[in-house]
Amino acid sequence: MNVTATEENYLKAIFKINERTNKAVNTNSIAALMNTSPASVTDMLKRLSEKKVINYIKYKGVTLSPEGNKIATNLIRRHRLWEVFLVNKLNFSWENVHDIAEELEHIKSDRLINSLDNFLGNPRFDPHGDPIPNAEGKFMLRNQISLDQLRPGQIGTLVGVKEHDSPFLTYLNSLNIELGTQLKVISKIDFDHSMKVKIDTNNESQLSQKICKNLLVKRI
Amino acid sequence: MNVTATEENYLKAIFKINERTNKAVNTNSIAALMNTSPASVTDMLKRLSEKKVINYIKYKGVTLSPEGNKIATNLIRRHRLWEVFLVNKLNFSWENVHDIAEELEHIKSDRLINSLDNFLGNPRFDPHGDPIPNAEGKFMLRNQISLDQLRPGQIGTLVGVKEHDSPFLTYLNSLNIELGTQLKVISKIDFDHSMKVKIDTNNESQLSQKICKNLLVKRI
DNA sequence: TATAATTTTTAGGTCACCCTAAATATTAAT
DNA sequence: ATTAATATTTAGGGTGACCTAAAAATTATA
Ligand SMILES: [Mn+2]
Ligand SMILES: [Mn+2]
Ligand SMILES: [Mn+2]
Ligand SMILES: [Mn+2]
Repeated sequence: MNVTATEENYLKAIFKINERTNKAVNTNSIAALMNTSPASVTDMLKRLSEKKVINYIKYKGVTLSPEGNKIATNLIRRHRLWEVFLVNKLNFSWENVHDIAEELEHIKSDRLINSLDNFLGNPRFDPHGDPIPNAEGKFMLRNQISLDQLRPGQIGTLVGVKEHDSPFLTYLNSLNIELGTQLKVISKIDFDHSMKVKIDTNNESQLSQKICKNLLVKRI
Repeated sequence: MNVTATEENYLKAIFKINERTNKAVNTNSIAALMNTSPASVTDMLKRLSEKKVINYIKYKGVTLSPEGNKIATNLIRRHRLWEVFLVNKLNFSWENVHDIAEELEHIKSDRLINSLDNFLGNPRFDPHGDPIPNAEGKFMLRNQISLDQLRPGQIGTLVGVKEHDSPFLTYLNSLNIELGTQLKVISKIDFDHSMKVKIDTNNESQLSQKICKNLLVKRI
């Protein structure tokens, strides 16, 4: 089934919303995520349904068909591999790769993406710690929790971030927090649920609950 | 000036035809090169003229404005750099890179292309021997002649090919001819202007005039 | 359960990019 | 200089992807 770049983006959006909510995806959430109008979404859902890449029942939300799922996971694979390329080979930093990958992901060539994967050493995670699905669309799972779930005294290694927007990542840069950084919870403030955290063996910083919820760590 | 990917392709086509003919480019030649109808070309020329990237006089053909020239040379720069990437880093061979580069070239990020250029070691020629313009759009010139201009006994090093289509390049592969290969003219047949040519220090092959006109060499 | 609020779809329209057929302008040939 | 051939543009139309406003369906609330 031949889909356009725009259609791929819609499928990816549906995949991501479903990943988060685990239920049929509604029109408005797609519109919100894609910065488009609900009417445009309905328009597109009809086309995607026609192409049999989604299961669509009027007013009842939408899920991906097996073919749609394959297209979406493949797109995510390409997106994340290009992000690795940009960071590891072209020395971009993690807050500057998403928008470019958003374009690169649509280049359609299996050969290209498999060569790229190989060239990069078959990475399993992207620069934000997100798993890169293999050619069959399987994601690698990892036991991870958000930093705010740690109790004082506990230590975690940063393995991922939930939010990917530039300002948040730039803020982490300023705190010297990156993937692999060790974070030790010193204390928690009950009032606003912020935490005092020791970053690697260096400085201590006060992190808001919002920040802590967006930092994914592996307990050690 | 913001141009779409399609508009960029038209500008590149105009640039290439003008490069070959050195005069105002006519509608039909653009249509032929782009596999589209003359009516569609006229349609696009109006848009491009509106955007001031071409100088267009009805019925009189078209030339690039300075801004149009900049867009076209920049596109060619991106195209050729991606081809180098595919060949030098991802181990593609020269007959399989053009179509993919045709998509990659439209990714718009100066930072991306400058990092790529740097990553590749600032190559001055692409895998087909075509010069890669610098960031200012300047092409490197090289004194080269087509193989058919050599006389028996003379030797040339292959520095480029005129045609870029897959079958031609695949044929060259089968003859063990690639960039850098030494070609020594053994004899010329007056009847069909074909040539017997020694390829490096190995075998001799009979090459048709059409092939010889497409091989660009530097005399040594 | 009836009404209000929210969500979703339909209606009708725009814009870029393409098409074919017909009309018009330019260039070549007699 | 006409006429014929060729090149180019105009006319009219289609599709994908968007939009706003209005209508209809669903869900929440009183
Ligand atoms: Mn991303
Ligand atoms: Mn995308
Ligand atoms: Mn090429
Ligand atoms: Mn192109």
